[in-house]
Amino acid sequence: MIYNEFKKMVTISKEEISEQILENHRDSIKVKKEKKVIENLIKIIDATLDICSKKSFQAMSIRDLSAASGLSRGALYSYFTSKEELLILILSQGRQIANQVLTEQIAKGSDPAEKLRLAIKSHIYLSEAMQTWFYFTYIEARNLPREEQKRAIASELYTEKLFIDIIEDGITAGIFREGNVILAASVIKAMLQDWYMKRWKYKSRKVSVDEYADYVIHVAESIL
Amino acid sequence: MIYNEFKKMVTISKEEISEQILENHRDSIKVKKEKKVIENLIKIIDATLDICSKKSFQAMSIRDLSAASGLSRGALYSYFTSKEELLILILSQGRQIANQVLTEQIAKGSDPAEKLRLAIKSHIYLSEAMQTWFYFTYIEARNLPREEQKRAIASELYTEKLFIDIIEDGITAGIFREGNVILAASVIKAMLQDWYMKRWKYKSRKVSVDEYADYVIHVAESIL
DNA sequence: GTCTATACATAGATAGAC
DNA sequence: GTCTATCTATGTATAGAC
Repeated sequence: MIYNEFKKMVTISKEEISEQILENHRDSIKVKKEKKVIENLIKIIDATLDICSKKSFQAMSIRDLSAASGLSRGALYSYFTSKEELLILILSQGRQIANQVLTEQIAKGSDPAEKLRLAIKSHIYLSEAMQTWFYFTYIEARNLPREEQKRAIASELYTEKLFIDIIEDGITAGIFREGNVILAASVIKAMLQDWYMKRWKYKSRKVSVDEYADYVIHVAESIL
Repeated sequence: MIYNEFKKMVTISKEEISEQILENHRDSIKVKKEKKVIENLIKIIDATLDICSKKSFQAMSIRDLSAASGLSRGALYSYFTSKEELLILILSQGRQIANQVLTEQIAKGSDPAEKLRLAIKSHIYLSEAMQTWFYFTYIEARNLPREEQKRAIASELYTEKLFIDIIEDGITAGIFREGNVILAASVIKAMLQDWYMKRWKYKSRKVSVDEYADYVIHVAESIL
């Protein structure tokens, strides 16, 4: 699996899922021409993620977003009813893409050892392709309304569960050593998160995506 | 080393360092009675960290802080000249305590293997004793003014350097295997951070500080 | 569909009384 | 030292013109 292939796949999913999102938010979006909506939604989401890689969502004003997206403040409110709804829109879209791609990839593996490698590699590739979104989600998680916060936590635990299941299967199959499965999955997840949260560090140290992924796989295999 | 001893030590450092901080910010603090200042500064800092475990520093209003600390808005401005200065005050105080305690602890180890264990254990204990502060620093790092952001990064890299040095010494001494030292230190750091960033998760899964610390040591020793 | 103008709310900071 | 009252800036959201 090569990173470029992976990135293409993510881009395709993005388009598909944009339409689903549009359906779910039909009430709030006042603009009727579908093409226009998707075009502008992408502008808006990209601009938001871009701004929020530098400051928090809270600190981003609608004025900021207007300037960065090229739409007027008034026009922006044709695409969402409140700033908070924009936040929810972004989160749910990203979550859907991420879960879909990740699950697809893992299914390609035939045994636990291969599934583990695939899960690690595709998670890191995914967070590379959608870095701003992953960063955004991690940082903004606690600023969400209750309901949305629960979804974020559920999503976090779901990803971790993918790893727990793989590890348990591996132990049953006699491929992995016995040990604390939950802690093993937790530390693997911690390593995965470090890639998108500390990208500035790895960039300055010239660590590539592949190098990092291989190292995490190496660590995981050492403890399992 | 027991966690309770450790916690006591941190509390003592807190008092000592409060005085240093007071010196550094003498100009901004209008209140003259030293005792009063320390008393209220602690109230203010604790209240801030408490509020900011639920929302961002930005989202915390001076009105919120006034309510939580028991001081009026006007009185608060006798202890700092701007909200941003309060932020800097908290960060620099915490950083000093953390660096001091950590360095002290590591120095107690006699060989690289022991130093590594001590470094891991004391970092996790430290982040347990000062959890709100560690969380706060991680989350707020990017919302800082340039100068302060540089200090945060320097501090992050300093901690990592502690690990890099220990690992390198260990390799030279033939205790640890050859390998990518920077990546090894990075993933250890990632695991340490997970403890204070995902405390809700470990709490709900009933993972204790000691159990987690032992596991991280286990992982580190597996790869080294 | 998008813009400009503006209403309305909230937050940071200060002045001056106590 | 601390409080109350208040100024000013900034930000969200809407109305109505184009």
